[in-house]
Amino acid sequence: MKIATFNINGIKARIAALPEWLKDAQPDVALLQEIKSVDEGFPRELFEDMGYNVETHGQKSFNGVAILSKLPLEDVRRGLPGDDSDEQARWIEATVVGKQAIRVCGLYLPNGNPAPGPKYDYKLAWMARLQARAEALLAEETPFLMAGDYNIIPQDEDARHPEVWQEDALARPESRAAYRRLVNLGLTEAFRARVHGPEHYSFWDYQAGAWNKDDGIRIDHFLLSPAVADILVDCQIDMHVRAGEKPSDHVPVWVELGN
DNA sequence: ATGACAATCAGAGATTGA
Repeated sequence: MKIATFNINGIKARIAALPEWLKDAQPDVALLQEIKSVDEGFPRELFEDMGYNVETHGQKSFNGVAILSKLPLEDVRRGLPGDDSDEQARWIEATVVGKQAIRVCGLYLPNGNPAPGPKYDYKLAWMARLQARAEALLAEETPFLMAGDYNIIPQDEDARHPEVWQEDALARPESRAAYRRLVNLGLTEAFRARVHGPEHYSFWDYQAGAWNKDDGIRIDHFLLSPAVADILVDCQIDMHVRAGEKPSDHVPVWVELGN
């Protein structure tokens, strides 16, 4: 089973590029971030016609996450638990019913800039809630994965110019420590379980020719629970998508799971 | 450096992103 994550930076703007990538990559499940659309505005028929079940958790103008799945989805949950006053649409989870059931969680973790400040406080608080959700899923021994735009550069090797990012919310020590605490619960970061070394990125800014200079950062990740890590076959970044027509500033990352 | 790009909503330019 192939499961992908892709921050599309607006469904309206990616109305051509997203179906094209789906046809090419053929993921069984696609976790989408930044759909920038309310649920009623999401073109679900387009994807249903391609054989996908569609579940969205949208919001006007900003954020918004979705799950496309060729397999049935059950027990869809919208919103990250732990703060009922949080109105930002950044979390959706559902059980993918395949050969074995897997809880898939799609997330769009807050950017947090400028740091320090209220937006950074919100990022760290959101990460604490994410930690609690992972702990709860581990405690009930549910096979799961959490994938999406984490807005975290885990290590210096995950940026072309790490020195530029040192004080940034994506890389500052508190951000990295929170991410490490999450991984250290016993989760496996899929990409680094398969590929080592520098120059692997999932985001290139639209500005200043970042793509042409390969001035990127790796911020889109898969974290796997132990049972899912056991069946990890591959994890890759679809870097070529960034060179396509009217691309998002992120590219898809995917895992192949087998047994 | 408060900009470069891009997207959204709105119908110009502010806001957000990373």
